[in-house]
Amino acid sequence: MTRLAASPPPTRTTYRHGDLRRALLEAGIDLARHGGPDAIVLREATRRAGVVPNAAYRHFANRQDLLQAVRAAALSSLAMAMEAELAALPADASPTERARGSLRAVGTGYLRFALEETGLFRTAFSVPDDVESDTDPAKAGNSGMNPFELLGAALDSWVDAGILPAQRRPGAEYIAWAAVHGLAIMLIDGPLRSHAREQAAQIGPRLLEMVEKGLLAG
Amino acid sequence: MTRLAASPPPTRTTYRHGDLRRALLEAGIDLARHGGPDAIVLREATRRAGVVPNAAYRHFANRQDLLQAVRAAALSSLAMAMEAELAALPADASPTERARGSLRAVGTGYLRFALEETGLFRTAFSVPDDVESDTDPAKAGNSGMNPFELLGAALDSWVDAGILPAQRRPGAEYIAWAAVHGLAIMLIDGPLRSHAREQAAQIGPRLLEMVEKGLLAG
DNA sequence: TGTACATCAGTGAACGCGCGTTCACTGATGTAC
DNA sequence: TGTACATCAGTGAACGCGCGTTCACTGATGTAC
Repeated sequence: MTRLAASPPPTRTTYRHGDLRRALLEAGIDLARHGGPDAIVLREATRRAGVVPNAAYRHFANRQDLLQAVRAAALSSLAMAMEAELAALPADASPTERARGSLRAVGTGYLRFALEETGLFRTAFSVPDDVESDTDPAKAGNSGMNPFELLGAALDSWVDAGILPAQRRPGAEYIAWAAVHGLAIMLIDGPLRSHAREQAAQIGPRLLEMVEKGLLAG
Repeated sequence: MTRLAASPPPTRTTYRHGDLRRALLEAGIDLARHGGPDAIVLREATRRAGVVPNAAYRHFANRQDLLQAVRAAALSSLAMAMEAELAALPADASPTERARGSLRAVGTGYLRFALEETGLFRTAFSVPDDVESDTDPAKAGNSGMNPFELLGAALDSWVDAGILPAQRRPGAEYIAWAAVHGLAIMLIDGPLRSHAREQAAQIGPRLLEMVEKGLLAG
């Protein structure tokens, strides 16, 4: 009785599974969602897919390979969370308002994703890698941009709107990212975790305000 | 040949070890220093102490117990890194300058510790717990304050110096902590890790400047 | 339209790994008388 | 000062765990002729 009641008993009439790669990936995503990167266990993924453990090796080189695929999906989801906030911005805004709103939207989406999809959030950042130079579409949202690129685009719009001097643009993403990422960690692992939602509502905007001011001020 | 050449061959003439608890703790700290929390392996600690694996259970309830002890030591070291920066502040400064300097010192010490003692830094934050209400002296520096309390004291001095309105004081530590913690993560795990030292030198002050401005601005 | 065969997805059985932890023990120490 | 005994630090041997991964296999599919 190790299998959770939640996972449906795998029944299959055909010898071939049909779409095992996708089934394993989705099992992996589900595991990560509930337990973070360490919960991505090859054998459990195959169990959920109703297949023998080593069958996974037809579709993934090894566990690490599956983890990377799940991670890509997590980054893509994060990008979509950001895009959802961006889409909710008022259409009839001045370029300046739009620029400021887009940065806030990116930050808000990031925090929201960290709170609502903590396991996937952890998975996305479980392994160091260079998101900046990574053009893998599996890590992108609907816009074709990955989370880092969405942040970059928001900051570019600040320069275009004339509210961020071009010479202060380089490195700005790391400042903004660091602040928001740090808060995300505080909220899910740190001292704010016990009342994360309320705290996020209070402190999130205050931190984003700080970032805006910090960028604006010469 | 699993033992590393670095660890000295354990020789002992007496049946009793003499100070096994300390030896295990120090082995644990050393393991954490080089490999983070996951590197704290009970059996390896006993090997380094020249003792049979289960001997550890005379001094620690279980692995988790050893980990917590190492973690306390890591927090204490972090506090001391902050205190070292605080001690280096010029003595002949105005209260305002002192206040601003102390917050910067706390942040600088934090970042320096993350870069120089990455394994211990990771260990310190590997487990969620409430540093705020934790008065365990094992987690404090020479001042008797733990890292969180040192940050709080710096912010209190802002209020005392009249540069931070008292009503903006609550929650300020989370803003400041989040920003600096996020940068620390960027530097050791994130996109800045490949040139962490130079990046820290460039971006660290800029981020601390942002925090100061964010707190100051009404 | 039917048959031969290459392809490859999934199977069955088994490994080794190294750990944390438990049990019953033995050896040294220090205290009471 | 010497002896008996309680205390407890360290020993020896063993478990089970559940995983990732490898090997040689079998069953189904689809393509060439």
